[in-house]
Parts: sequence; structure tokens; C-alpha cells
Amino acid sequence: MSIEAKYSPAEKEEKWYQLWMEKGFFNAKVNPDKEPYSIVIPPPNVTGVLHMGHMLNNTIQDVLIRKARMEGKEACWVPGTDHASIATEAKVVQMLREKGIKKSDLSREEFLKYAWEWREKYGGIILEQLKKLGASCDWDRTVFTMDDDYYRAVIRVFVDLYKKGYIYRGLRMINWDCEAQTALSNEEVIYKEDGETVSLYHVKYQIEGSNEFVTIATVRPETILGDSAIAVNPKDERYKHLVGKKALVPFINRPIPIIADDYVETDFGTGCLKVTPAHDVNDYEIGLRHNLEVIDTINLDGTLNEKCEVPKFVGKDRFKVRKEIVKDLSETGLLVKEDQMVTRIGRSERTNTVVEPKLSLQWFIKMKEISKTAHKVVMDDEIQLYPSKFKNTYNHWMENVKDWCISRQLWWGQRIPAYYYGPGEEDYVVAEDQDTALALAKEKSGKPDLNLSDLKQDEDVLDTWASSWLFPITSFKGFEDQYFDSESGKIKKGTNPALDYFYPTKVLVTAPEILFFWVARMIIAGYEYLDDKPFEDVYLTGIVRDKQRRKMSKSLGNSPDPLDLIKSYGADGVRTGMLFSSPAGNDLLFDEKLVEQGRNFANKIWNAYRLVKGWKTVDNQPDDVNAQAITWFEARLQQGLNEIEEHFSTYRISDALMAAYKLIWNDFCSWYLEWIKPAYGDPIDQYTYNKTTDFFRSLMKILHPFMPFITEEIWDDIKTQEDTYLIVSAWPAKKAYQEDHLNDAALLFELTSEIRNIRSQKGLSPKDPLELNIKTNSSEKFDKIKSSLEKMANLSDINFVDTKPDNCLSFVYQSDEFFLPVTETIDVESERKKLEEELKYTEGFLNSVNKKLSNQKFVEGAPAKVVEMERKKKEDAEAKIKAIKASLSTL
RNA sequence: GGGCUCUUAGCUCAGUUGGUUCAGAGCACCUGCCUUACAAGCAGGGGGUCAAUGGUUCGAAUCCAUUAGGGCCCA
Repeated sequence: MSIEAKYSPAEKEEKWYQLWMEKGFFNAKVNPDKEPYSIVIPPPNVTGVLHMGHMLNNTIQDVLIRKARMEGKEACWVPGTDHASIATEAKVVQMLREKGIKKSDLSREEFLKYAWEWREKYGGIILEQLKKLGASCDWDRTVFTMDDDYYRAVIRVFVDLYKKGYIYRGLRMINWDCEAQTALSNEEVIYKEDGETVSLYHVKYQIEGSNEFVTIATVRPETILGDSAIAVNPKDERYKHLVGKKALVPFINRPIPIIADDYVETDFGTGCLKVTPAHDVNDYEIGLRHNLEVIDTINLDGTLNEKCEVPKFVGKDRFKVRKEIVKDLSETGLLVKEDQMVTRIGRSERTNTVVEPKLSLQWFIKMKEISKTAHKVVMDDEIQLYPSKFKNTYNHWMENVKDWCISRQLWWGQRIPAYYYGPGEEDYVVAEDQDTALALAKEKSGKPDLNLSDLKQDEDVLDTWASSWLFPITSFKGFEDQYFDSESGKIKKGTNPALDYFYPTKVLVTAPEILFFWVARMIIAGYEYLDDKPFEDVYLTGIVRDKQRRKMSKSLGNSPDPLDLIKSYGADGVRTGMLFSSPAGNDLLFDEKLVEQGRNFANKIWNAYRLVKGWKTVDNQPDDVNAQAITWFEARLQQGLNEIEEHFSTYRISDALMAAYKLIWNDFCSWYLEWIKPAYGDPIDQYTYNKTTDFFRSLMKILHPFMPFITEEIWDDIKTQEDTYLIVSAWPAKKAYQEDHLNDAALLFELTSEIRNIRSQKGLSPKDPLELNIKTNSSEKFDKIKSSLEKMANLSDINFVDTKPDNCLSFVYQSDEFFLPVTETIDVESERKKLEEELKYTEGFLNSVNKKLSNQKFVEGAPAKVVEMERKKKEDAEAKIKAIKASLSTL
């Protein structure tokens, strides 16, 4: 049998994934005999393609879910996508534009038909890509936030929260996206890290009834026409005399009051602030305090309207007007100067257009009260955040939580179930369907003859997060009629087996940037509807960055295509590469080298497998050497397993991987296999062979969550008759192990390294056997490892001596002296130097120990155990010094 | 401006309640090896005043204070 020397992942990965799917290994069902372990995927945006962040995030989830499956739990990983209303609508509008169709020419129904077509065509791409990564999701449970039942759930929740008084409609200063023509939540507004350079214009306003002027500074001259005051700091001596007077708005000469307000910073600009309540959040607040008029001069599409009172500006874009008004101001001599400054400009996350603060009637959820429990449970660690530092961030957000604007002026999404029956602001009702709405409207209006055509449903849809916050519940159909009690507004427990079994989910794995967008809100929804948490733990991953710490993004072009990476390095290689360097909550600085390391690791395992498979066996009992190797590795395997479990229990996934990596590469390949390896062509005894394949199987199990494909491939060849597939085999059992076996091997490895080191330094070939002489008081400790040491260090013989033989290389280990006679002439001086250096170090060490021990306060104050250890150190050092000195004296 | 957080080897990070020779790991680097599993490899090696200063303590990478410099979130 010949196995290729390099492992090639491509066709093997395809084969195994297909098989796992066919066998239904990913499918979970309610199974009272098993402990449930469920995860809901953070649903990727339906418009998206797989990026490096998804790779990291989903690799972690798959590692957790595969391990749980092997541990005999009912592992359920629910996949899905969200409908991403703004992003998807933008894509559809763009697609239509390319076809020469304008959105405004379409009815709502026609547009939605196109949107669904678009979704059918592109919406599943990202989930297909996840399969290439090896994600073992229960695809039969795939959820889409615009599925019919999901849609109904979102509407049901809106109506319920409205009934409970959490939802209201109100006039608020909101972030308006003029391009997408929709409101944005605060979280959807982004600011460039270093700010943006803008012009700060100094403009003169005449004081009414005088020739005096006051100069304000503004970055938004196009809003001048909407000014309703000028504000100065009450402590500002320069302007005190003006407070109470009126200034005239340029061009239109509208008199506006000069007011005093603490908000104004005296050292910014001129110390005079023009106040435009309709177009700035802070100005709006000032306006409220001083009862100022709100003059809204900008239309929804960003053009100016007739309220600006200058006909030539009406209908022109805000930025165009800015240019023109600056020119006009300059020509009339009102423009004093123009400075450059750096400021933060809010832009729409989706369209990148400058966000316009705007007063608007929108729907909100009152957050303060509804979030109380969600706040508390995280603070009390009932829900654990990993890493826990995010608790503080969470706390801060919750303490300052703001009402959530949930309406969006779009068509793609769940349409707000509010029905208007009259022109008044309160002339509406909220209901799950039209008929109920009509009945309610009749009642509220007192007009029993209203009919359906008198009702007009709100045009807007809900924020996407207002659907995805229900994900852990809707994944298990929690809001279906038969499970939901609309009277109490709670989901009935004990009626929905899937929800009862899988909820709360075990862990949520997601990026810190959506801690509030999504995580906090899911917790709120969980307690509101089930009085229970949606997940026990939250694992927050880092952000994938490039080597220069830049976030990976399409626009920078610094992100490799994940699928290309999988092609070149295999999914196993990519998975491990991503995990090698990603402790929880820390950013991952991606480097292709990491993935290469992953691929190399796969190859290493492959070659270990080739070695073992190549051995012929003979029906013998193991010799001492192999027997010792086996007892050692049995213990080491258990020790490694414990380490790995420990890391898993605190979500130290990359540490768990590293422990498995070292267990396999260093302990199993470098030590164990070399230890038992027969001479070329010789057979190996059957017992050792069987033990070795046992070990190999255990190692494949441990590694399977990280590298599912290569482990299943090797497993297929080395499994026993009772075994089926690795993916569903049992995680290795923990057994007690003896420290002694580890200690014996530690001595063996130390001495082997010392001898190899000397060989390396003196240029002696590892192939030429050496004879080892040991001068010691306790030869019995070496008896145990004698045969093994001969093999590992290539020794012809080991003898115990009282005096140093002629012409030999030497070293001291602990309190014993070791001699290696050689035929070459020894450089006595270099030997002396080496020993003297070691002597000096050891004496320095002894000195520091003695200092401690002679310190009365240490001996009295430190725990007895610590003092005892220092005494032991002293003894050891003294013995070693004695040995070194003895060795020196014979030179 | 407010809050949080970080600074340990060339790089990325561990370091659990202060106490083993505690200063670690992986990668990178250097030296020697194409040794019949693996050069995608083997063997060996050199790297750090734990950001700075001061304090608490018998004892500090670890606790406290200040400073410097990063990062994140919110305004």
C-alpha cells in the first residue's frame, strides 16, 4: 500500500461533507435521553458573501458543536440569514436601475416581487459557503427572518409590545439617510476614525436696529435660513451686552433672539453659535430649553424647501446650496473668513451619505423598563460574557439605554401593523391583521360604519434588528398561535417541545460590535417572552484584521477570499489557522502564514499516519522500551486531555487547539513515535501496534472538532470494527493517570536533549553511537530509563562510574555527572568555561535562596510550604555545585 | 469630553487567589542535517529591567497611585 507523502484535502473534504449530510449527522431532534446543546448562528446578512469574520466566528461555533456532539449531547446548530432591509433594498434598487426600472415607478407589491426574486437567487450563497468550511449546521432548520412564520412573529411582538405600552410613536430628532430615504438608528451611523476635514465659515449677522454685527461660526451655512436664535455662553463677557437683542438672518432678515446657554463653548469658533433646531441635535435641545421655533428647511431627499424663503434655493440639494450660499455671503461681505477644521461627520453605514438630523414621526420602543432584567442578569453573571471585560461595556450601555427607533422608510421588511383611519395623529390602531384593526378602529373612532378601505396601513417597515432579536425564540417557532398567550403576552411553557428542549441555547458566538444591536436585545426579548435567558454564555470574538492592524474590508482589498484559502490550504488548514491566534475578544491579525501552519499540521498528522500504517507487525509482547513508551503516553494523553477540557470550559479555544497541537506534534510524533519506532524494515510487536492505533484514534477524536476532515479520513482507515464515523463517536473518556510515568519520561527527555545538544555543539553525528558514563549516588533512578535512553540518544552502552574516564565530554544534570568518551581530542578550555558558567549561575541562584532563608521575616511570614520549597531549592543547588566542582577538578 | 480596557521575546499572545528555576508558548530568526513518515520536515540554539516612576509587602509581571502611549464604546 502506498499513501501519498503530501496530504491533499480537496476531494476528501467534499466527500466527507456529503456523507455527513446524507447520514443526517447534523440533524438534531428533541431527545430527552440526551442533554441538549444548542447554538443559533448569528444570521449573516442575506446580501453577503463569506468573509474572514464569518470564517472565524463559524469555525468557533462548529468546534463547540462538534465537541458537544461527540460528548453525547444532542447538538443543534441552527443556521439562517437575516433580511437586512436597508442593504437588500439598496441592492434591489441598484439591480432595477441597471434594468432601467426606477423604484418609484413600481408599486410596493411589484417591488417586493423583485426583492424576493433577488433573495431566491443570491440569498443562499453564504450558507453554501459555510458548508465548504465544514459547518455542521442542522440545515433542515434553516431560518430566514422574512419567512412567513417569522414575519408573523415579528408583527405579533410589535402588537404585543404596543399593547403593553412599550411602543409609541413620537416626534424625535432622528438620523436621516437622504439617499435611502429612511431613518437610521444611532448604531447605523458611522464616523470616520480620524474625522473629516471641513470648512468652518465665519458669518456676520446684523444686530436688529443697529449697525453692529455678531459673527458666528458654522460648518453648515446651508442651514442658516432655518436659524431661530443665536446663542452665547452666559459667562462670555464679549457678548453679554447682546443677550436679549435680536439678530437678522442673512438674506431674509428674519429677526432671531440672541440667547445665553451653557452649551456654547467660548473658545470654539467665535463663541457665538447659530441655533437651527430642525437640523442639529444639540440645537434641538437648546431650542427646547428656550422655546425656539423649529424651521425645517430641508426635504426628505436632502433638497431645500420653500421654508428657506429664498426661491432660488428651493429644490436644490443641501450641498449645492452650501456652495451657493457661501458665494452669496462672500459677495455681500457677510463672510468674514473660512477655516479648515477636522470634525466627526456621521455617515450612513449602508449608503455612506452624510446623515441629516431630522425631526420626524417614528416608532420607538421604550427601553428603560423592558431592559431591567436583561441588565441585571449579565451583571449577576447569570449570563456569562467571555471575555468578562465586556460586562463593563454592557453595563454602561444599559445604564444609559436610549429608546430604540424601530421604523424604517423602506419596503423590504415587516410592515408596521399600524392602521390609520383619520388625519389626526392619534387616529390609528395597531393589530396583527386588517380585520382586527378594523374592529379596533370602529371602537376607537366611534364610527361603526368604517370599512377596510378607510384603513391605511403604515408605509414603513421595522428595523431588521427588530426581527433578529427574536432569533433564538423563532428558531424554535416560539411565537406560533398554539404556543403564544396573547392575553399575558408570554409564550406558554410546556407546549412547544422543541423550544422547551433547546431553549435556552448554550452559547452565542458573535462579534463585540453587535453586543447592543443584537445580543442585549435578544436578552431583553428572552426575558420579556419566556422569562428566561436566550443563551447561557456569550463568546465575543475579535475582529479579523490584516498584519497592519487594519480591519479587513472589501474597499481596502486587504481580505483574502476565504474560498480561495480553503482551496489552497484545505478547510482544516484554514480553520486551525484562524484559531491559532485568536484568544476570545482579542482581534485576530490574519496572516497567511497561520493558515500555512494549519496545513503543515495536517500534513504532519498525515505522515504520522503513513508511518504507523507502514509497519509490519509480529505477534510478540512489547520490550521494556515500548512498554515504557506506552505507559508514558497513556499518562500524557490523559494529562493533555485534562488541559484541553480546562481550556474548553472557559472558551479558550485557541489554547485548546494549541494544547492538542503540541500533544500531537511534540509528544506523540516527536517523542512517542520515535521512542517505539522499529529499525527500518523491522516489524513492531502487535501489542505496541494496537496501543499506538488506540492512541491515534484518541488523538483523532480530540482533534476532530478543529480539523473534522482529515481526522475523519484517517479514522476511516484505523477505526475498529465497532466504530462507525468519527463525527458521532464518543469523546475520549477521562481516566486517572500516574504522575510517576510522566516524571520518568521527563528525566529521559532531559538527558536525551542534553546528549543531542552536545552532539550538535561538537559536530558529532547522531548516527554514531556514544557510550554514556554516569557518576551518581542513586543509580536506581536511571535503571528504569536505561534501555529507552540508549535508543533515544543512540548510546552503545550506559555505565555507572566513580571517576571520570579519559578524554570525554561531560555535563552536569541536577547533582549527577555525565561523561561521554570520544575519540576526538577534547578542548579542555571550552569544557572548563562551560562548567564555570554553570557554576557561577548556580552559585548566584543559591545566594538568592540563602538570602531569603536568612530573612527572619520571610521564614516567619511566608507559608510553610513556600519555606519548605526554598529549603529544597537550597539543597538541590548545593548538590549541584558540588557536582560541578568535582567535574571541574578532574579537568 | 465621559466610561472601559490594554502595554510581557522580532511578531501574536499565555501567565488563574502575590510565593516552585517564573519570566513561558506558538510563529519568526540563527546553526547543522535531503537521517527510508514528514524539507509542508528533523535536531540544536540565541532572544525580554514584564511601558515608566513611586508605594504596599518578607516577597510584585501580578495589588495601589501617578505618568506616557495604544485600543474600544458612548457623547
